[in-house]
Amino acid sequence: MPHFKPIDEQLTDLLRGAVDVASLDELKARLRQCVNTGKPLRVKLGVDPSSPDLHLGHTLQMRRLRAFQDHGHQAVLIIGDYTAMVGDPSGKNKTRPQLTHQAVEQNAQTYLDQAGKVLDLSRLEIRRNGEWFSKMHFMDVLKLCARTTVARLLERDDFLKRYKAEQPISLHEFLYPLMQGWDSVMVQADVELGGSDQLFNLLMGRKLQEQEGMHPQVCITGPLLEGLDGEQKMSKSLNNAIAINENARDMFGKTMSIPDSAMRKWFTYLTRTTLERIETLCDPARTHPREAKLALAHLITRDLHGDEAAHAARAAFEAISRKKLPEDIKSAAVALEGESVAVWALVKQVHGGSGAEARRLVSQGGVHLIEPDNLDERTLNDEKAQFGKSELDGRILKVGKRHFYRLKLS
RNA sequence: GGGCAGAUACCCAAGUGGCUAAAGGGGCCUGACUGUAAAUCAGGUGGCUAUGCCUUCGCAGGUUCGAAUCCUGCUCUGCCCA
Repeated sequence: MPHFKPIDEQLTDLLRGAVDVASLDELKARLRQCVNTGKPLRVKLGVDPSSPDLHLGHTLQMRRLRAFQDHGHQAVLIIGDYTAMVGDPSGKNKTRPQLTHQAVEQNAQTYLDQAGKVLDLSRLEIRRNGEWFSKMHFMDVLKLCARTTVARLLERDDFLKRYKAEQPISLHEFLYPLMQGWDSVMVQADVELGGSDQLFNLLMGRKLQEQEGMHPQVCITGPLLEGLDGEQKMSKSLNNAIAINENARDMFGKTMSIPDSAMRKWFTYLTRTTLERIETLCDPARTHPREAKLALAHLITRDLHGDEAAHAARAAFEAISRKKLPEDIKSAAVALEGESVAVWALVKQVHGGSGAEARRLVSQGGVHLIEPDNLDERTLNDEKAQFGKSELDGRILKVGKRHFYRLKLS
């Protein structure tokens, strides 16, 4: 029989950073029951595999799910393959391409790889909601639709906003909360986790479960993580995200770029540092902000890439900010057009992008050639200047502040 | 089914016959500065075999010496009426 820790001890971990619990009393009652009966809670978290990458924002709820796992509860991860395959046209005027089954499966697989960095896969129940949705008949769908009203769906803030702004709302988006709620019925969730923007969907699960004569799930919403700008929520489309798959160096560097004001939240949501310690770290009188942020970047990178990679990332970061060379510079093969190559063509070849982009970089003084032995650096600002093998081979091309290439002439 | 409004570059948004590769803002890139890839300031931001050429203003045609701008048809979106 599993052994559960005292309720208060569990709650500290389970509710860290939580925004809202519906309701706390119910959660306590359920946990009490666990302690008494030895039966773990079924805790559900759903993700839609609509793009191949998860980012740190997604890990907030996953971390909470992990906390439940660590306290002996049963985590249930729902892969929303069916929803993703239907295609979510929530963008304003662009219809998202409908994902093929194959694409969804591929995404789902990458999600599991990524989720494994936060969750304990060996104790995770993984379900795809196509399991039940693919078997529903139209009549079942109608019955499901009859469970709620348009007025009620329109209560939702984001729907109402879009409606008032004369933005399109597709019918299936209306169905979305019902689908998510139905997942809860199908997996018999005791608890569902989600971002605070998901509250409505989570509550729908409660309602449907009640209608099915089940004990309604407890809903725990977590905060939305701000992105690198420290203001808007982290999102790939806002370009302020750190992907879970991001390499260690970029992960570290990007974390260093968040505004100081965002540090406290990042510490709270993305690390296990105790709250007292966070106070010390985030008080500029007691800790230099740079040191605190280095610690934060290290913890985040370590969680996802391991200790060694995190140290290397830090070294690389400090090298760049001290204008030294990073440790691991990728080699780039260069093909000459005859005896020599023009600077702009070299940049295009090595760094990528269009020719015009390469010319721009050069003319703006963003391209440098570095002598690896003595770190002599010279700026190449004549895009047409020609360079031959002897001048390039083995040297390092620096493009912008943080792209380095070791040139290899053949 | 009918009426009205709209579709402009990564996003928002100006432009209603030539001076428009297309204002402005955001984003992004580069530079200076800095504890940081933050903040601030400055510049840049369709492509190319490059003093010129090609492509882009929902799609397809048409008028014109010349169209994002005018005309026709179509597609999509919002609102209203039935």
